[in-house]
Amino acid sequence: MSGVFAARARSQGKKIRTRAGLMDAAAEAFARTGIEAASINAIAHAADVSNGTFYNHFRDKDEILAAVAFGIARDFAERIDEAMSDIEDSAQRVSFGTRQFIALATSEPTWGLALTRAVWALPELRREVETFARADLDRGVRDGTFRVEIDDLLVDLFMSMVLMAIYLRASGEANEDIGARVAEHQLRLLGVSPARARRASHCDWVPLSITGSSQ
Amino acid sequence: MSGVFAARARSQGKKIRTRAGLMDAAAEAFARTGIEAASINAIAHAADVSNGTFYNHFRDKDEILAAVAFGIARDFAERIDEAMSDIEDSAQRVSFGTRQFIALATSEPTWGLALTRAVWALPELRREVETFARADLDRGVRDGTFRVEIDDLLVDLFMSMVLMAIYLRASGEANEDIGARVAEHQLRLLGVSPARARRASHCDWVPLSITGSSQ
Amino acid sequence: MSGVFAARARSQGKKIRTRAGLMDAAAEAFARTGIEAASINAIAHAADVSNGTFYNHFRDKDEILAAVAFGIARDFAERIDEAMSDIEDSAQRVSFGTRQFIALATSEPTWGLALTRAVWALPELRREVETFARADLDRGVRDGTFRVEIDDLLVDLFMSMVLMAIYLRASGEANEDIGARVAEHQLRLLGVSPARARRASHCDWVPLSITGSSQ
Amino acid sequence: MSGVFAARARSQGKKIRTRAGLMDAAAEAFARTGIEAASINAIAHAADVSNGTFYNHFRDKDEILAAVAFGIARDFAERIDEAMSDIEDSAQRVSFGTRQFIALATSEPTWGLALTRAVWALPELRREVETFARADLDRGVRDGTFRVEIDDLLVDLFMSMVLMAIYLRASGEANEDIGARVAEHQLRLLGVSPARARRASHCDWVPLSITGSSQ
DNA sequence: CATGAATGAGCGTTCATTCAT
DNA sequence: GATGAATGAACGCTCATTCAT
Repeated sequence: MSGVFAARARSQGKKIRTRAGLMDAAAEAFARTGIEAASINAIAHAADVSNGTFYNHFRDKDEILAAVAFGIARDFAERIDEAMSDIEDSAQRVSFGTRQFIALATSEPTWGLALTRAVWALPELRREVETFARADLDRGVRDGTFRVEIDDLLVDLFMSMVLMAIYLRASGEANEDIGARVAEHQLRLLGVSPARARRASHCDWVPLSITGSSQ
Repeated sequence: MSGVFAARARSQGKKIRTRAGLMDAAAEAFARTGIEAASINAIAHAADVSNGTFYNHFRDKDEILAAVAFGIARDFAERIDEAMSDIEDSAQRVSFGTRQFIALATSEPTWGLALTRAVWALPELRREVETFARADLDRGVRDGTFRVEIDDLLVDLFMSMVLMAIYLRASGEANEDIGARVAEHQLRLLGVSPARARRASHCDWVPLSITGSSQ
Repeated sequence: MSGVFAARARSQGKKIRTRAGLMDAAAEAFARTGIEAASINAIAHAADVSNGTFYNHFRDKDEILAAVAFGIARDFAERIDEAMSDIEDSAQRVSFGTRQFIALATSEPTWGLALTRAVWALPELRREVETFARADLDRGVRDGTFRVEIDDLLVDLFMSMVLMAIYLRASGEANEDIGARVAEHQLRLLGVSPARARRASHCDWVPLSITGSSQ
Repeated sequence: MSGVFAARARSQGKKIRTRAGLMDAAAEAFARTGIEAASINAIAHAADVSNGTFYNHFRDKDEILAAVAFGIARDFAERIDEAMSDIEDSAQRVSFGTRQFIALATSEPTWGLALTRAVWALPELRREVETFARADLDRGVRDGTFRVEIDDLLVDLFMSMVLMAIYLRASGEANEDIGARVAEHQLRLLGVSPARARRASHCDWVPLSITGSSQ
């Protein structure tokens, strides 16, 4: 039952471990029942601590939500960033990012779903994640790969496609290749030719593997 | 103060009018506070009936949510369908639909927001709305306007863009022309040339009047 | 267990009876444990209703406190007022009022103690009760019985003596004649000669009898 | 920030200093929020120690309340006693005591308010304070200044007047001269002639300085 | 002694739901 | 069919108290 946060905190002090346990339990609850329906009592219970302990670590649900969501976002961003450090082609970078993001959300559905739920409750989170994606979009425009103007709206639409894909995958409505297909659509939206979009988004790749691997 | 459902039910029997009043109150509550936070007591109170009366018409919140959401979706679909009965060009039909949808959600925020909130709680609702949009997408493929294969995923992505736009508009992050800009992106995604996409999505139009509406 | 409020409400509708039951339970709890320590749960339980019912009648503890305290104060005032309608002498009126007040607080210790506790939490209550007492003080000054200027401070001190007496009586530190003795001290404070003070405050009298008697 | 108890304990061992710090923090909390609302956690935090430390010094809130209240009472008594060591006239002694007591409660509201709040929770405290006042009352009777029998009730009433005055002062309902006015009323209650009561209670005086005090 | 994380009973409050009228 | 008082489980949260460090 110990999740990713707990795994990271295994060698830390007790306070940090308890906190991580709460965050894992919260991520799980947010993913499974949604943010509103996840009660603090249930989170504490799932983390195997008493309800009062929750309040030694977080002021309220908003606070743990932010900690969980930004924690997940940062972790995803770091893992993806690192994995694509040697990719030069902008189209490949963007499609790789999308595919990895969706793959991560799939292989760790708890985190993936929690993230999609949180993104609507925390506008700053959306902007945080978008900032990360935007770097490669801007790069692609500079090197002539993309033929559109990158503005906030475009990035938001870009994001909405990824979120929808995660949702579809998590709800069992889509299968494994959805990442590649979404990436292909995104590239076309960015003005990449259909042929190149297809090529860049369906190339071989290695999905980031399991939990805690980046540590 | 009486909303759209009530207006429609004005000439009907009392039972139907009470039901419509509850639905209007519910739509308003869902839009304003979200689905979870809207209490049945508050809905009944806003509809000027006692809380017990609610249960003479709906088993629980899910039931009224479905009634309200599908009612709104059908209303939107009918109004938009009718308004574009004389548009032949597939690109224009699609962009017109997107723009009208976003405009309706904006000019009638009660219904627009209620719909976007419900769409994540009721997967069937999403499919219902998509079915409606899909007709024009298929038509555009048949007449050669769109150069992509229309599958479930594409329609979902199409939908996700509209939902993101409504969200941005409702949260004050976007201004009036977001509909046209989203439509343009959508057309490009469908394989329409940038020039034509721009033309088709920024042409003159008349936002649907608020006929018999909630205002 | 049914208290005074309930007795008064016996012939009323159910809602009023429930409300009265809660008020009796609250008065009892306030008297026994103090205002802060009296929990809403305990009040509801003592009134033999569920905790939720409390909130159908009162918004919070402050609201029921005010209802109880002003209800008791009005009841005391009315009963005393009526009982001394035929007393003409100002010194006798004042001493009679004090004695009856203390006697009431003693024969109905629940109400008496609740009142003394509430008076510190509700400044308006203190002023309300003092207004009632002040009429006779002013009257005594006008007819020459009292030789002091009646100002707010004097009335507050007058009140503090009664409150202390009720407290002493309720806590078992004083016996029955405390009312007469306090009244005597009060009259001397008002400038009445010791002899007359003694006479006016120790004359025969009939303590107001039992609960609900005024009905 | 360090209060009076801490000042007294400055040269003592660490244990005593910690204890004094807790008492100062408790006095402040009792005064500011009332006894019930002052949480042990908050007291410990204000005293800059961990909550667990509290229990090394006091069993529970009642215990620290008693320690604080009796400590303050003793301090007040000593300071007033000393200040009036050269006053011979009984009327002046009594009025001086009342005025100083009220003035202390006002100039050191932390202690003054804490004391008035504690007096209702700790009957022994009231008797302790009254014992101290009673000496001068008895003396006045012996030397013929007062013409009443001093019994427990009279002393209680005497006390109630002082407490009311402190309450009025602390709640902003009374101004500075309330001490003198209350003293005058008290003297009249004790049988002193109005003229002499006025003279004895309004004479010049020096409010006790805040020696080593909480300021 | 001091620490502070953990505990869990209990608080005030909300709310979906029932049912007698 | 409409009413609305009553219900009680569940919520978020506080706090006195314990105990391993």
